[in-house]
Amino acid sequence: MGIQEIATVTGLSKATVSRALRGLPTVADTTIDQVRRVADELGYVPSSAAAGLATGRQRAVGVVVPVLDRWFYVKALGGVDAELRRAGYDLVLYNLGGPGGDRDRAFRRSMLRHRVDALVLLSLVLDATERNELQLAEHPMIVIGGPAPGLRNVGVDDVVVAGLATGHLLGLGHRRIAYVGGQDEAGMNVAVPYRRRDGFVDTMRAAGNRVPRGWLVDGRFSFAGGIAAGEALLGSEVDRPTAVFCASDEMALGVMTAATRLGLRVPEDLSVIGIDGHEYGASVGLTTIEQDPEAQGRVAARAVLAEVDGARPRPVPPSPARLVVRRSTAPPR
Amino acid sequence: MGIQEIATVTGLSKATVSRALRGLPTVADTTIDQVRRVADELGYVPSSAAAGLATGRQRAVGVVVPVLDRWFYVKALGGVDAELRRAGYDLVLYNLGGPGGDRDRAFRRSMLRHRVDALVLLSLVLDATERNELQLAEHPMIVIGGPAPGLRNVGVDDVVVAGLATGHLLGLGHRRIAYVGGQDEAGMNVAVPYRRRDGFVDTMRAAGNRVPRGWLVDGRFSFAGGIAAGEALLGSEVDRPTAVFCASDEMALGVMTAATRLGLRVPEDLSVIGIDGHEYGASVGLTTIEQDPEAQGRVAARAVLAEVDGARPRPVPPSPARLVVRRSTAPPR
DNA sequence: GTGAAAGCGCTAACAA
DNA sequence: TTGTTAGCGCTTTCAC
Repeated sequence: MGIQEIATVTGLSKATVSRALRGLPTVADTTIDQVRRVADELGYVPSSAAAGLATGRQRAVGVVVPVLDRWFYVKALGGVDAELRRAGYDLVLYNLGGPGGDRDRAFRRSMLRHRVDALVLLSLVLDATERNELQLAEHPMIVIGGPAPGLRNVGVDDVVVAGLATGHLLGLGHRRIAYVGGQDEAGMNVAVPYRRRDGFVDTMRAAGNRVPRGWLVDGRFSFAGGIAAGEALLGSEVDRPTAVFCASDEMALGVMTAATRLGLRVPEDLSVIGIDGHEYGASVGLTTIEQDPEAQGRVAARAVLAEVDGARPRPVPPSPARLVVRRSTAPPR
Repeated sequence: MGIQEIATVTGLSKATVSRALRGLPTVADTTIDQVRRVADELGYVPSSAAAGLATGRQRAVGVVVPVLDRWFYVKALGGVDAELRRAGYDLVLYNLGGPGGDRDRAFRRSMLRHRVDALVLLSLVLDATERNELQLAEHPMIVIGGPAPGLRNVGVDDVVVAGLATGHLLGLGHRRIAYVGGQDEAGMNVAVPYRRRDGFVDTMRAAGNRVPRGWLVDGRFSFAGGIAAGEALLGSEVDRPTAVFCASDEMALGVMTAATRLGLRVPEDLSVIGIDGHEYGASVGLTTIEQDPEAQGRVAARAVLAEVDGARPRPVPPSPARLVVRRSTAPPR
């Protein structure tokens, strides 16, 4: 049940069958038809391993995610996938698995085995060792989200985006603004949270506001983390911020939930703004800086595929993001 | 930069190098050390294609998802992934991409190319053609969620689970209960929604309650869909249900949001119960039937890996699910 | 438009 | 414990 059987049945050579199966132009149309028919009858299944060995191309792209269950990663993954499918490429998923997964082994063991022709990294900053190891494999690489020293990068400018959000709150008249972001999660080495925090702090300072240390809170980029952060921030009546800027919508939803639970009304008692454009946010009136991770995924996939096809890597312009004002932000009382 | 170079440098044969690299017991420890060292120095990267060709094993498993951005699929995918990583297998993701993606091509073109040793299908029911095509590839297969004619299946018993939820509401004294589920989404051929609806209807009828047609609503298994369903169901003051059973937590969260927006209090004016155990639900007090898709993913992965290793496929017992009562359900007024 | 032959990089008998 | 020899199933020159 290989190409050979088809050759035998049709009386053609393996070479011609191979060409016919791929629809190469140097093959007679009648031959192509015949080969295809016989292949179907025989239930022929091509072997990508054999093809890969012969050509050196696997027609597969690896996608590396820090963890799976975050809105942004899932959306971006979907975008990469859509583009790969269009191009007839398979997608190999490398999930570093957050805290639990031993990142090292994941990197060495699988990603380097020439199983893929290119790599798309989600929000990851590689250290020197990792870069060296990946370099060995010599495939095209690109990073989605977050700056990437030495690598191409697609995504929004996080500092700018954070400034935008902060500026919106300042423009409404808020001065007492808290930030809910994240830390580098368990060695996942993600730079995004820090860049957004910097954008926030810089914008606040530039406008002449102080940023109390206690108002830079870790929300772990999750809904539950947002709730915890919100409760910490809003629990006491004294010295409560009038607005909270969250580095992701998931955390913003958590803060809104915490606020409601504490009897605060949004936006009358508290303004909340997030980043992302999460569907839930639209439904509950969350003001946000909207971005399109799916589009970013598609762009990234196209970029590496082009490079696989021999194109010279060109830098990708920053992805668009825009302020979407909804019901969760208003002037302070 | 293949195994050959290492052989040349060390003065050993390709065969020994191959064995050493894999740490086979028939190789001298000193040889293993030496080979590993030289391999490192040379920056050797193994070729999974070559190994796959030679052994017929790709050390990769395919996971087929109908769409990517649903809580259940992401969690289950994570579970499968964790187990595969443990076993040193790669995960190839086949996303049917919902309505847009042309399911046929996806099936033929990629999944059958012997790129993977086994397949895990998420919530998919295959039609005869598809089953035949996949059968060609002859790899072990298993389905997570939903019954699978002719295939092994891991997951909760959806009829039972729906009955449990419905029973909880009935037990509280509700009689006017609506159901929010889903349809077969754009040919994705997912059976779960129907099974849960059946469980609901059967339980209602058995308790002597009628189920108006208009109270079986499509919530598209999404948050937004849940909101729409909730608005349709609760919009008019006359003939409003006192409780809603949603076939997923995401929809239940939507219904709760719609209720709040319409000025109804949960649970005073409306009880809501879901299925899943979604993190957001815990935070907002949603009563639910909790299941563990990640565990289901691990079980499924283990099952197919065992089969790849020659084990006889044994049926998997139904996965556990349990009622978690929180604040969203109460007796009707 | 088609065929013959070499080889992609590894593993797996079988010998030694 | 190590080496020799065949392939695994394709693609790809180079001839015809």
